[in-house]
Amino acid sequence: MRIPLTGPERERGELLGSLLRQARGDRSMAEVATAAGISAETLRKIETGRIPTPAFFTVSALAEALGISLDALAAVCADHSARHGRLAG
Amino acid sequence: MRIPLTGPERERGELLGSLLRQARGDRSMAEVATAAGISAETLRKIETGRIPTPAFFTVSALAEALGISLDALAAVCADHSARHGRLAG
DNA sequence: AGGAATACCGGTATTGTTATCGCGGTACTA
DNA sequence: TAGTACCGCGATAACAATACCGGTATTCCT
Repeated sequence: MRIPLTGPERERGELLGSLLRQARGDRSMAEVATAAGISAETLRKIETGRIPTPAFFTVSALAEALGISLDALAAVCADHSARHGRLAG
Repeated sequence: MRIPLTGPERERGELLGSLLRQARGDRSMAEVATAAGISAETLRKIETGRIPTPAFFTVSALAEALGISLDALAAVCADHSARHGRLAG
């Protein structure tokens, strides 16, 4: 009943992951994951794009732990989506 | 392997839904849902809190369609979480 | 050199949840 | 009667988040 994710949607997930990865800098995965209240394995999956559409509150907690803006994050991903044929996302 | 959502987590989802509902104002569910690229049924479930932890890109598309800030949205929900015993979320 | 600790990666497995569609019901309006 | 808008419940494939396993590379200590 649910449409599987398309290629661009998975690419968008990889982009989101790379942005979070970049924001983490030199900090360890375990440190950031603990600060965000999630497991290190989940953080790794998100950063590598293996979780293409993570939950809102998960990304929110990560953004707060990393000190970055959710709007800026979404803007970059929306721009990517716009360049690949989606209206919003 | 996955822990079911707690009471406060579901309350946080209801809060998020009420904020989106408030931002929609007089516009119809169908109109906003179409603008965000999701189905009206999904929007209704999110607004009523029956989807306590929606996907990041779903909320992102809704925030853009409604003209509201994701950071402001997350801040209100994080404040709620803080008042009910969670570190972040 | 040998051993231990940290940090990241890839894959697999599992349970809970999302997002969708469908049906019927209510209220308001023309 | 017809149309619009919202609601509640049921059903289902796809996905999220977690845990566990082994593997690789680096660092540190003996």
